[in-house]
Amino acid sequence: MAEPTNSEIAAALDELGDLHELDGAIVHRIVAYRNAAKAVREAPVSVTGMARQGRATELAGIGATIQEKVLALADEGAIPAAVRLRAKFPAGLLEITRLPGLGPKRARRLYEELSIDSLAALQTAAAAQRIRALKGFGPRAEESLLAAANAAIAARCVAADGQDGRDGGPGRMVLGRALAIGEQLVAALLAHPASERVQLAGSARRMTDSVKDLDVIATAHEPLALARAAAELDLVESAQTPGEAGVRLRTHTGLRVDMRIVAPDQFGNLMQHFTGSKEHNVALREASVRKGLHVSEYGVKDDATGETYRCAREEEVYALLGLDYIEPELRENRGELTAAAAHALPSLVSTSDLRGDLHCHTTTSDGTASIQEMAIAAREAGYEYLAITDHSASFGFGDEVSSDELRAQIDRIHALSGTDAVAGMRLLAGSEVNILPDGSLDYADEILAELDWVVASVHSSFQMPAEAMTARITAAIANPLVDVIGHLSGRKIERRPPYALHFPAIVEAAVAHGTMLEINASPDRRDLNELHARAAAAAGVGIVINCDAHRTGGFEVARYGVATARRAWLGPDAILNTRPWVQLRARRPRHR
DNA sequence: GCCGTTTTCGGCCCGACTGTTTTCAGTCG
Repeated sequence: MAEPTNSEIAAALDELGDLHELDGAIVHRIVAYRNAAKAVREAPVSVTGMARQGRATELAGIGATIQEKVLALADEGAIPAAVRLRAKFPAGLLEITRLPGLGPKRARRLYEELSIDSLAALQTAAAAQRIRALKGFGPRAEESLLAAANAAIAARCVAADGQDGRDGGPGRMVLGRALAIGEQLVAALLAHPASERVQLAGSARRMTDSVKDLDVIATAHEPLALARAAAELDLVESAQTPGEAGVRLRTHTGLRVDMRIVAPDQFGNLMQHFTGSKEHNVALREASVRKGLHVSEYGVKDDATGETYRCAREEEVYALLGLDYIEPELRENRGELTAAAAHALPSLVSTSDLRGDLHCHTTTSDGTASIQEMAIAAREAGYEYLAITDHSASFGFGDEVSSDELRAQIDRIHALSGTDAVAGMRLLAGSEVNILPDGSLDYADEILAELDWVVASVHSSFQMPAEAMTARITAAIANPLVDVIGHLSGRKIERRPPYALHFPAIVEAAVAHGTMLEINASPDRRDLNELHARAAAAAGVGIVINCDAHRTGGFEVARYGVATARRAWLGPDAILNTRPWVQLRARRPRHR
């Protein structure tokens, strides 16, 4: 049997947490399993491998007990405790527990007292009004449980039809779309005379891949007037009753917005609280309690003085706790608190550090603009150099570029490079070459050798097993004419999962051959993801951030690639296209 | 079940909301 992957171990630990929750274990034990699952899911190396060396306990949240359970999963195919608990509770019970408003305690009582062990059984019991007779339940609870059960069953039918239920869960919006709405909202509110400060908080501020909703924090000299104005904005579909403390909105795109208005001297506290993440805040508060400080959205209470300190600025919150300011992108409880206490936080890359872009398309393949137009757009976006990397000979969408066409394209690019026609922009003749299923590329080495820049990407046969896909990509990495692998995992956020791949083997090959890995900045991709980018850079792989622009406006997405790099803890040194082209050129694998 | 500037036991974030209850447990973010 193959060794369990990190995501398989994480799923097993999450399940064990769920089962212990049903079994009535104390909440801290359940939280411990959830924390361990997160640690495993985010670990950059094989946790099974670590456990075999007795080193899984080096991961925060994993102790000797869970390490043993990982080994049991690897050696026996199951965790004994999970097998025992699965036999104790019907499978449908977990589904009931996940209904909104119903936790493990009340779900278990429904099971024990009314034998409710499935959504269908819950529907029947609620319809027959048997639930309201239970102590602690009433007609209102019965009503809302019936509605929740109906909704869950309807959602299940929709998912079965393939209309919804994609990975990432229902109702999440890709950050690019959400930020477009959120930034418009913030600008409109800032323009209103009643407002003072207005800022996005929440996961949008942390620049996560996708968001569930938007959090907006404001101060105002007339709070009620601002809340009312928010409810009246064109992009708002419906609003709850505006109040002094804010208003809840729903936009026409279905995105929920929670707008809070706060006193100026608590703006920092509220921003800190609502920026999250939950994991960051929990860890921050636990560490603070040990110093006698209690952090909430209202202030920092000091046990020693009994006083609650309010902070107008977020920086003050962190300073009170003895921490350096932590950039929002780092607030995921991935080591940032320890680093902030030790004054060892990384200095993160920013959009203005990028000097060039190394992946874009023109009308020669599937782009909408000419070489010249793309060059000028890139210059206006602040770049010094741009690689033109149209698709290759077997793209498959009718935009194939034959070897002869590519030669002509190389001449065109070199003729334009550095001229006034492209505002002095340095243009690099490149290609985005397909990695075919057997690992070969769809241009001959002779022509690849003529190119200034070669991106190699997978665009077909996504369903290969992990071993074959890994061999396919490592074969491309081993070709010294390949400079960088484009959008390594092939994922489309909220639409298509990554294909199966052994990431550590990719990193190993990239280190061995000096091949770079791309963070594709398209907000739908952000591929490498932040965890892979962090692990790859730590192993010494050169990272480049590319826009994959298909039109002149396509360079605006650089911020999403930079955000992924920042969430990966990367500074300008780790990102090779922050360097001048002459330095980057010397770093190409063919020069090793 | 994890963990340690209260260190191998005894803790383990904070507050709001809901529905049910006369003071709170459960759930959620």
